[in-house]
Amino acid sequence: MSAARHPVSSAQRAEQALRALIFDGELAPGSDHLESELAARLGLSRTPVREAVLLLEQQGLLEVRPRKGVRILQISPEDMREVYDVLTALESMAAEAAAEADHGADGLVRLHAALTQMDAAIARDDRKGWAAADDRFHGELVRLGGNRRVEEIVARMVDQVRRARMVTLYMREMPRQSNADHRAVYEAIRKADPEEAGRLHRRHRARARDELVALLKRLGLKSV
Amino acid sequence: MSAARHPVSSAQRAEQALRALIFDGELAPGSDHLESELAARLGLSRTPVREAVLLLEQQGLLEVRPRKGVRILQISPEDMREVYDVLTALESMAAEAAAEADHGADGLVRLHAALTQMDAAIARDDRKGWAAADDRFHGELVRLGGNRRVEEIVARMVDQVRRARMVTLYMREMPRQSNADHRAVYEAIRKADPEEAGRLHRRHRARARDELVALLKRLGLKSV
DNA sequence: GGCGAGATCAATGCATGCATTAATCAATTC
DNA sequence: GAATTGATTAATGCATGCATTGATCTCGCC
Repeated sequence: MSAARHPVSSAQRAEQALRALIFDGELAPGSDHLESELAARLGLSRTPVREAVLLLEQQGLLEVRPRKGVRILQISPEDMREVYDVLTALESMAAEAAAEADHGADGLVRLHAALTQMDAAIARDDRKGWAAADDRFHGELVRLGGNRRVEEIVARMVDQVRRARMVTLYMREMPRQSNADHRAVYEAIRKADPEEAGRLHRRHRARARDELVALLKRLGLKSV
Repeated sequence: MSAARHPVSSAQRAEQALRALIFDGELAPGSDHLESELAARLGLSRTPVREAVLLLEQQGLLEVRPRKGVRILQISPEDMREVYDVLTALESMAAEAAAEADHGADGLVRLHAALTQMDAAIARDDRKGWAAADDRFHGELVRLGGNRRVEEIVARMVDQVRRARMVTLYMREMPRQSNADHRAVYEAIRKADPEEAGRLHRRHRARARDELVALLKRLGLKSV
C-alpha cells in the first residue's frame, strides 16, 4: 500500500516476516515461541524482533506472556462475530460515503475490476484467486469511503478474517451469492444512492457473518 | 479498566506517562522531542521509552521521524470528522446491540448514573465534570454493546476527541442538547428498542460532529 | 554574495550484556 | 508417598555501547 519510506528498518522487516509466518500458518494459532527463537529464525537480534512483537500484540495477532514466550492468538467464533460486526458497521458507512461522493464510473474502475476478477475466479473454480479479488474489492470500497482511520481499522479486521478463511475457504460452496451482493453494492455506488449502498452492504456482511460463524461452530470452537 | 497484571513494566509506565504528558498538553501538538530527552524526563533509559513511543505511534498520537525526534500529532478538522464518523458507526451499533440484549434497568445503572452526573455537572456549570461523565456514558454504552474490539477502537478514537475537547470545552455553550440526546438514547435502550436506539445515537453523534468541526474550522486549521 | 561540496555532529537503530524473577526440579520433612 | 520449601535455570526487561547515516555547518568556488 505505502511505498518504502526510509531504508526499511530491521524492525519493519521483522514485523512483515512475522506476519507472513502467522498468515502462512507456520506459527500456528495457540503455539508459543520465545523471542530468542524468533530472532534466530529471522537472523536478527532480539531488539527489532521484540519491537515487532509489541506492535503485533497491539494488532491483536499475538500475546506476550512474560515467561512463556509469545503466543499466537486463536480466533473463536465469538471473535469472528465481533470482527464481522466491526466490518459491517465501518464498511457500510464507507459504502454510503462512496455513493455520496458520486465518483463517476471512472473513479470506480478498480472496484469494477475486482468484481470481474471475482467472477472470473469463480468460473475457474479458483478459490484463492477469488479471495484475493474479494480483498481488493473490500479494500477499494473502503478507500473510496475517504476515511483513513476506517481504512486502517478495516485492514486490521481483515487480517483476522484472512486467518479464518485459511480454514474455511475450502469447506464451503463457491461464494456465488457473495458475488451477487458485491455487484449490487457496486451498482448502488455507481448510481450514487447512499442509502441503498449502505443497506445492501450491511445485508451482505451480515449474511457472510452468519454463514461463517455457523460454519466455525459446526467444526470446533477454536480455530485459526 | 484492567487491573495491574504483572509487576507493571517500565515500558508500560512510560506509555502511561507519555499519554498523560500529551493529554495535559505538556507535549504540545506539533512539537518534536528526542527519545533521549523523553527518557531523561521520565528517568528511564531509551529502551522502554522507545517501546512506548512505537506503541503510541500505532495509536495515532505521535509520529517517529527518523532523525528529527518524535512529533506529537496535530488534529485537523478533517481528522475530527474521520474520528467522529468512526464513533458514529461503532457506537450506534453498540447502542443497537445494547437494546437488543435487553438489560433490565438493573444492568443500566451505570449508564443512568452517568446521565444524572452529567445533569448535575451542567447545573453546577462544571465543564470538566460534564466531560468526565460524558466519557463514562459513552464508555458504558460501548461496554453494554458486548464487543471488545469495538470497545478498544472506540477508546482510541475517544483519545483523539479528548485532545480536541481540551481546546473547545470552554469555547461553546454548555451542552444541554447533548444531554437530551443521551437521555433519549438511554430510554430507547431501556425500552429494548434497537432500531430507535441506533437511530437516536447516530443523530446525536452526527450533531456533535457537525458542531465540533464547524467550531474548529471557525478557529484555525490545526488544533490539538 | 550566493550556491554547492565536503566534513563534522549527533540521533537513531540495533546488538549485546546483565539483573530480575518466574518456573522447574530436587531434597527434606511430615 | 505427598507436599512444601529451597535452589537452580533461563527468559524477559532494561541499560548501555556502537555503527550507520541523515542533517547541519563551514569553507571554497563561481
